[in-house]
Amino acid sequence: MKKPSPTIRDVAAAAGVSVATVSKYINGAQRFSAPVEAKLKATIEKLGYRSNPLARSMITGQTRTIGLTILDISNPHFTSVVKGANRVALQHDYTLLLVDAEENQARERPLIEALAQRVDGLIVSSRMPDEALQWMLELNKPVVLLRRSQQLPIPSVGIDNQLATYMLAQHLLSQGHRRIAYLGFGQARINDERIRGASECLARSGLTLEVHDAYAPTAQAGERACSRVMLGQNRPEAVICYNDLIALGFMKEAAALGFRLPQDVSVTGIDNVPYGEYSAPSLTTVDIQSEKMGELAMRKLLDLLGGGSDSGYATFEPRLIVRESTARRG
Amino acid sequence: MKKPSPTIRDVAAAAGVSVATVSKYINGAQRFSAPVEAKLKATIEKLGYRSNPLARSMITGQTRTIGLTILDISNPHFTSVVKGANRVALQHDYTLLLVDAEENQARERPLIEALAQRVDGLIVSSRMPDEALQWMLELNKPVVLLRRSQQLPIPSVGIDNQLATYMLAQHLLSQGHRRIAYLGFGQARINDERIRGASECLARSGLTLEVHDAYAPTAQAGERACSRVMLGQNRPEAVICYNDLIALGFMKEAAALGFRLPQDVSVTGIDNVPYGEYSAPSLTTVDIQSEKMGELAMRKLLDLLGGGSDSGYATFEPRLIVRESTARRG
DNA sequence: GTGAAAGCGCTAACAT
DNA sequence: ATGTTAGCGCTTTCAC
Repeated sequence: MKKPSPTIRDVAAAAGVSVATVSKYINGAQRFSAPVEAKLKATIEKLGYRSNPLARSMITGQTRTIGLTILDISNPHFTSVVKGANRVALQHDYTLLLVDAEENQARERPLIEALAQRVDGLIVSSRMPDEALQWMLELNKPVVLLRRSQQLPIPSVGIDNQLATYMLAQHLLSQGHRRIAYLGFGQARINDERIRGASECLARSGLTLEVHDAYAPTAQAGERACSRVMLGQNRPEAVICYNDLIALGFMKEAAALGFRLPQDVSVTGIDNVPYGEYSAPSLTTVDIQSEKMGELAMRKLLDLLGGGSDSGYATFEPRLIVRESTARRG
Repeated sequence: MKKPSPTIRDVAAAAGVSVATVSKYINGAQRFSAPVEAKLKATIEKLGYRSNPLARSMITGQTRTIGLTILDISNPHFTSVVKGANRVALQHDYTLLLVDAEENQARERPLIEALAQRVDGLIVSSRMPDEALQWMLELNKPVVLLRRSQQLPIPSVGIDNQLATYMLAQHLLSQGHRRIAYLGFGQARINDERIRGASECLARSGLTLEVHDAYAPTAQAGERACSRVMLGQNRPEAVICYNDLIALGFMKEAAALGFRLPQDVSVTGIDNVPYGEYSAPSLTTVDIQSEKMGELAMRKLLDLLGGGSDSGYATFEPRLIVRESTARRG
C-alpha cells in the first residue's frame, strides 16, 4: 500500500551519478552534459521521484509558506483578504497556512507562535491591543499586521478609519439628517477611530454622535441591536454601522419592526462586501478594498522576505459607495 | 537581529543531559527523575527553546497539516466549508494549508501535487471529471473529495443534488408554476444531477425543464444571464438557479429589468448562503450544510490518518428553506 | 531513567 | 561538470 517514495539517493544510484548532481539538477542550479541530463530526466520520470520539501526546508531555512491568521473567515471582508493574499502568494510560488482564530482571543497567541515556526513569515489580524503584541517581535519572523500598529515597529496595512466614518457622516448630514447614531463593535481596535471620525464631522455642525454597541461584528448582532437602537429614546434618523454585516442585520430587523427603509431610517455600513448590492435596500457603504489589502500585505511580506526593509504603514483610500439605504430626510 | 534559535543540543548542553533525554521530555514520552525534570523545565524556559517542527516532521513523517484546495474562497459555500474544516482541524491540533485555485482548472493538478508533499492528507474540491482524477490515487496520501466520486475509490462527502432540485421543482409546482426554467453552471460536475432532479419532478406532471447556462457560479453571471432567460421566448414563471449567488444576481437584474419579484417570476437558489436572508426578496433555497460538510470531510480524513478505513461516500440531507422569492402563480 | 549513535532526505561547501 | 562530505534539528533503537 504505502510504498516508500524514492529518495534522491535512489535516483543517484539508478542514474549512476552522485546525489549532489541530482540535487543540482532538480534545482536547476547549473548546466549538465547531455548524457547526464538525459539520464537524469529519464530516471526521475521512471521512478516518479519528487523532491521532499521538508528536507529541503530544513537546510535552506525556507518553507515557501506564509502564515495567515484571521479573525473569522465567514466575514466577507476577511474572505477577500484571504483571496488577495492567496493570489499573490501563488504567483510567487508560496502557499498559505491559514488559521481562523474564530474571534477567540485566548487561542490567538499560542496559535500564532506555533504557526510562526512553520512559515517564512506571517500576516496577522488580531484584536489584541498593541501593548500585548510585543511578543510578535520575538517571533524572529517577518510579520505584517492587518491594521495600523501605533507603537510597534511592525509593518502594517489598513485604511483610514477616521476618514471613512467622516465621509459617511458628511454624506448623511448632506441628506439633512441630524440625529445620527453609530452602531459599533467595541472589541475592535479600530472602533474608536471610527467613532472619532463621525463625531468630529458632526461636531462641526454642533451635533453629537450617539454611540451604541453591537457586541459582535455579525449580521445577527446587528439584528439583535436594532430594537435597542430604534425603539429606545431619541430614535436616530440615520445609523452608521461598524461594518456591512451589522448593517445588513440591522436593516432586516428594522424592516421587520415596521420601519420603512430608507424613509424612516438611513443605514450605512463599511467594507463594501459583495452582498450589500443585493440587500433590500442595497447598502450605502465605504469601500476599503479588502482584496487589495490582502494583496498588499502579502506583497509587503514577500518584499521583507526578499531582503527589503520595513515599509511602514500603508493605507488605502476609503471610497464612499452610495446606494439605496440612505436617502434625504423626510 | 536574527539570532539563531536554540536547538535541542543547546538545551541538552545547558541542562547537562543528553539530547535523547530532552527529546523524550518535550514529547512527554516517559517519566523522569525529579532533578532532571526540574532542570529541563528551567533550561527550556530560560533559553526560550521551541522544538523545530520541520526536523520532527522529517523523522516522524507527520506534518500535522491538512491540505485544502477549493475552487473559490469568495463563494460563501466554500467559505463555510473552510470554516468547518478549520474548526475540526484545530481541535485536533492540525493546521490548514489552503489553496484557492480560483476556478482555474489548469493549475489544479500541479498545485495539488505540490501540496500533497507538504501535508498528511488532502481535502479536495475539483471540477475535473472523475476519469481525470486517477492520479490522486498515486499521491500516496489520504484524500477526501468534496463531491461524490462515482468511479474512484476515494472517500467523499456531498449532498443529494438530485433530491435538492427535485424538492425545489416540487415546491414550485405546488405553487402552481408550470413553465419552470433551470439556470445552471455546465462546468460543474454536479450540474447534471441537478438538472435530472428537476426534470424528473416536472416529467411526472408532464412538463419539461427549460435549461439555461450561466457560465460561472457567481452573482455577476446570474445578472448577465437574466435578460437572456427572461426576455427570450417562452418566459419562465419560475427559475431554479444552480446556486444562491447566481440567484441573487438574477433577482437583482430581473428587478432592474422591471419585473416584480416574486409576482412576475419566482426564483430559487441552492446552498443557503447567509446573504440569501438579506436580499430583496429573501431567497428560497436549499440548505446543504456547507459548514458541516467541511467538518465531516475533515473528520473523515483524520479518521483515515488514524488508521480508520475508507468510509465511502457520505451525504447530507438537503433541506428546503422557503422564503419570499417564491410565491403562488398569479 | 538516561545516553550514544545512527540516520530522516536533502543542500552546500569544497574538492577534483 | 561532477563527486565527496558534512551536517540541518530532531527521533529512535538499543545499550547501560
